[in-house]
Amino acid sequence: MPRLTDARKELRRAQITEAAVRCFSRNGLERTSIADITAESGLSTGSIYAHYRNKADLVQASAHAVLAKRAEALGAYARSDTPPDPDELLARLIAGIDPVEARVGVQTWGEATNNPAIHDIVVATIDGMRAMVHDSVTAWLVKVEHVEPAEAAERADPIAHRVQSLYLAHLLYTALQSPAEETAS
Amino acid sequence: MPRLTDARKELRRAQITEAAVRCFSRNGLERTSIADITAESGLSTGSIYAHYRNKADLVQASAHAVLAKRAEALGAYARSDTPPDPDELLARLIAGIDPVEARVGVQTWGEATNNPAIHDIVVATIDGMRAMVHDSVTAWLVKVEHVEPAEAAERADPIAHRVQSLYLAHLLYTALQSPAEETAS
DNA sequence: CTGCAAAAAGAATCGCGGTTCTGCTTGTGG
DNA sequence: CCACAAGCAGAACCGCGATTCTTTTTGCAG
Repeated sequence: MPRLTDARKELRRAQITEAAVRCFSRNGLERTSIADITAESGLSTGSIYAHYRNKADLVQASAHAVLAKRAEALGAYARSDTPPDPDELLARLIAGIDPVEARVGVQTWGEATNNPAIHDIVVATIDGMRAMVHDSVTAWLVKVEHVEPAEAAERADPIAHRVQSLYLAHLLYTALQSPAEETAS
Repeated sequence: MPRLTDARKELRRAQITEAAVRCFSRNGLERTSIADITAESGLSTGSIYAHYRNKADLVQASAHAVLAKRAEALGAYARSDTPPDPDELLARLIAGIDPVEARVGVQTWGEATNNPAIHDIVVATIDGMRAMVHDSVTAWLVKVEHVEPAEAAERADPIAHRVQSLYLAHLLYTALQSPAEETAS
């Protein structure tokens, strides 16, 4: 089968989504044309369509990449031996925010309000994140505060909700700062 | 000057933005065509362009309308004689959320990340809202908790921030529920 | 009432941007 | 090394949607 080896193919796909994310960050999901991504990635129209069925597909892949990356970083805390307390957890989450991704993230929220595919990705990511925050808080209650596991899971609920909400709001604040740097010619 | 009386003109403009908001809510800012708004409002292309320079202008006006309405409702609490405590304030804010407006609101966040005009509107609204929440919380500290005014303003800071963040997060959650009802044929 | 400029309707225009198509080029498995 | 399918480049196509133009209607001042 004389086609690209799987690894190389993944690389190309990543190259494209990364360029796409940069474009989306400055121009928005809808206002970036395929031509923009072509220019940013150094590839050509045909090449992009060889890797993604259409623009919607590419947007979806990019959104997934951004959100997954963000959620994954969080997972580490939940599994830590010495879980951070809620304030510390929030501080770390906030410290890990990247402005470019924040902008695209917020854009996906808007898109999720009427694009079913994106909606599912966003909801799944947020739910997953909540679960991980919950785990992290529960672990903290048990390991550091020495609360009974059964009670801890319950008490973690409102705390996790607060941490998640404050984090999301901060993501929004971040996205609204930094006035979308221009394209470097 | 034989043209529409000011009151009537305002009415038309409102009729248009209201139709636009409904369209935006279901189809998104960019995916809504002028034709959609034409259909929803019962007016015609020419009529819309008689009231708004272009689509960007209309989007801006609609965004402003939605956000202003939301912020204004909040003002009442800040001026109340018996200010609600923070939890109660948050509960009332959340209770006042309208799903249609929530969707458009979240869409404006995404838009604000790369549309300067919308960005300014959103930031101004959020800042204004924060100020009002702050006032409301300060009033509560002073009038109900009997804290010294000077100290109250300071202590209100983090509380206001939390209330605002939890509110914004809830707006997002609301926008992500309710799967964007279809157009009634 | 009357006239007239503005407003409304709806057709026509025009460009942009997603997708497709046509050949070259290149990587891969044998 | 070879051969050939897949990749890739870039031109061409095509439709949709914002804006504009033309014509008809309408509200307001006198």
